[in-house]
This record gives sequence, C-alpha cells and structure tokens, in this order.
Amino acid sequence: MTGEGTTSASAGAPAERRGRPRSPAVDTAVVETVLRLLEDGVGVAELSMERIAREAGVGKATVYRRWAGKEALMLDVLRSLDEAVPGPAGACVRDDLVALLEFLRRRGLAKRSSAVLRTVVAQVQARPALWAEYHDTVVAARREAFEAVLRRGMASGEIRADLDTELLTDLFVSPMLSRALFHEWRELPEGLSERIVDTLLEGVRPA
Amino acid sequence: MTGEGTTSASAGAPAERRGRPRSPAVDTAVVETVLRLLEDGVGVAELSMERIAREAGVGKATVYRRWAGKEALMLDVLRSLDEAVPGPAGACVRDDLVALLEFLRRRGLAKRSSAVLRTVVAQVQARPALWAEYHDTVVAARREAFEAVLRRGMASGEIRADLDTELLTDLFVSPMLSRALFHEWRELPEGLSERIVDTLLEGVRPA
DNA sequence: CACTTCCGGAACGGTCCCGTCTCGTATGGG
DNA sequence: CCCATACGAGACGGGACCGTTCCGGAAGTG
Repeated sequence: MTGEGTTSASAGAPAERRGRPRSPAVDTAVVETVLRLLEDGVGVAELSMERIAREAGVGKATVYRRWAGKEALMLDVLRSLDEAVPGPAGACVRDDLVALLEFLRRRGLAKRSSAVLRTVVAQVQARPALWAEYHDTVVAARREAFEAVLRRGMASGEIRADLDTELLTDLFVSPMLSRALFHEWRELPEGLSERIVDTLLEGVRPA
Repeated sequence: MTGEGTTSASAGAPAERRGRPRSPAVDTAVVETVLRLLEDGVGVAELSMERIAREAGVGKATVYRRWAGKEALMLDVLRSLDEAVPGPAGACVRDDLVALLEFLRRRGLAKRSSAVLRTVVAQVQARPALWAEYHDTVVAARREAFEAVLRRGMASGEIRADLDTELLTDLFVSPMLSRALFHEWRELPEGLSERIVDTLLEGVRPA
C-alpha cells in the first residue's frame, strides 16, 4: 500500500524506525481521493499529483515521500480494488453463473468500478504495467471463478464439454462488461444476468 | 470536415470567397496525424494542439483557423471513421453473422481502430458529446446491420423469434469487442468469428 | 496585376504541472 | 524527555501547453 513495497527489494530487516511514524490515514486518504476523482469522471489525464494532494488535503511532499510518481500511485490504487468474488453456492450451474454475472452487474452499476475500468482500458496501450496489475488483481480472480463453475458444469453434464472454457467465459462476461463500459450504469437492468445466461444456455437457434 | 460545419449555422449563402482558398490537404493531414498518434498509443491526453500541429507540419494558427479546440477536432476525427459495413450476402443467416463478426475482427486487428475505440471509451464519462458522435457515425450502422440480419433470421425461422434483437446483438458483438479492447490484436485468431456464432446458435447446454 | 486570404513559423502572456526543497509544527519511539 | 521523522503549506526553477497575434511569403480570384 505504501508504494515502497513495489520497489523496496530491501531484503534486510527494516531496522529500527525512529522518529514519527508515517500516518496510515494519509495512504488511504490519497488512494480514496484518486478513486473519488476518477468516479467523478475526471480522467487519469487531468489527475495531476498536485491536484490529488490538494484535494486530499495533504502536502505534495507527503505524497512524493510514499510514491515515486503517478504511475506508482496508480498501481497502488488498482491494488486497493482487490475484492472477493462470490463462491459457488447455487443449486445448479445456471444459478452460479447468474450469481457471478449479478456480481458483475452490481459492480458495473457502481460508478467507481466502471470509471476505473474505463481508465484502465484507456491505458492498455500506453502503460502495459497498469493493465497487467489490474488483470492480476481483479480480472484473473473473476475469470478463474467463471471457469471453475463451467468446469463443474461440464463434469456434471450441465455444460457441453466440447467447448473452450476461456471462450465461454468471454461469451458470458463480455456483454455485461461492454454495457458497463459504454453506457455507464444505464442499460444494466434488473434481470439482465438471467437473460444472458439463459439465452446462452439454450442457444439462439430454434429447437 | 472543416469543423466549421459543426458550428456554422450560417444558413446564408457562403457569398463570394475571395483570396486564397483553404488547402484541403491541411484538413486531411491534421486528421491523419491525430489518427496516427492515437494508433501509436499516444493517448488523447498527451495529444496537445501544439503537438498535433508540429507533427502534421502545420502552423498552429492554421489548425485553430479550422477548429475551435481539441474537442471540435476530435469530433471531426471520429466523423472521418465512417465506414460501410458489409451487406448481407451469405447463403444463410449464420454466414451473414460470421461475415459481420469477421468484419469486426479485421477492424480490431487494425491498431488504428482499436486505439480509437479505447480513446472513445475513456471519454464516455468526461465528454459525452464525443461518445455520441462515435455512436452515431460508427456504432449505430453496425448495430443496425446486425439487427437486420437477426430479424431476417427470425422471419425465416433460423433464429428464435422470442428474443430481443438488441440483447442478441450484444451477445454476438461484445466478445469480439472486449478482446479488441483489452488484448489489442492478440487474442483475435482466425476462426474466432465462427466459434462465437456457432456456440451462440447451438447453445451451451448439451442436447 | 491587385487584392484578399491562407500558409508555416515564431513569439507572446498566462496557466498549470513537475519534483525538490525549506519552513514551522506535530508526534511518537527509545 | 529528546530527537528523528512525519506533517501541511508553499516557494522555487524549469517546462509544456493554451489561444492569440504578428510576420513575410504563397496562392488563387477578379
């Protein structure tokens, strides 16, 4: 969280820390301020270190004492988003899939979440490290949860076993994702998760 | 293309244009430069009018003579992306859907296209006008093409008629879109379109 | 040919930001 | 208690960009 963790390869003991300790409140205040600004649609470009410090009510030097620059700060901001995805608890695979999509829907409804996602997407080209961090801390866990449910369904016969779980995950997730990205909380109505899952399960061709 | 078209509500006659006419080459040079820079991963933030003019080999005043600011310029850049989507030419609905997705795949493979898309997504919150323009000039036509094919399929019995064409379009399009957004030309392999269409048509549940 | 407008280049004052540094003060470990 | 370190505030020089303005020259129109 302090950012030093990203660079401090100091394997040695941290030794004795003399003097006033760093306030943990500052770390959270800064990260929280960044999230709030992104949420308000500020855009990572207009986010200057100066403005972040100002709006967080924090000295600029205090920010630079913790993070080497905007890139390092953003990395920690993304790290702070790590979140537990719901485990499989439904009666059948279909319900588990709906639950996972419903989790995504509620996240997409939160301005914070979709704003951060948009920000990350915008940086895919320019700052691969940022995207990699987001993928590792947020995306990977979700994908793994989906694929686990799908594999379970394949074993139990509820899901065709001749399909690639990676492609299947995309088919389930990306409709929700696209709407959250493009339409921002609109177009994520109640019941959307069920419609996506059921349509995918049944297929589009008539029986 | 000149940008004045966006603001010039001057319904009156353009009257006689005396003096040296504006060079159309400048318009295209500027727009092309913006596209090239986006393509190189520069990001709309680092795109300053100053830099655009410099890299286009054009006087800054010349740019400001045509566009009121960066927003107006970007609007024209998006407008320049209008493109014809392939019409329905396949033997069956399935082939038409594959053709449309294949069109999207080739666009996603082009760095220019995915870069612009990422840029637009990043601005959904901050500049709704930009997104609206992109939606009207690019997205709307594609969606309409998809929905037309789907309606045709419903009429001919190749597609279930009890489903919403809007949701169906999302189901077909968004997997391709998400991959182009997140993975940038990787992960768009040959044959992906067929796999998406066929999986959606058949359904995920075993027969 | 005369005149008008456009062209690239360059400079302007103004604003914002960066990253560092210095204040005077607050705070907690040894 | 002492002193190292953190804190908020802000000044600093350096740099980038904005949008405007001027220049000298180029290029069409009448």
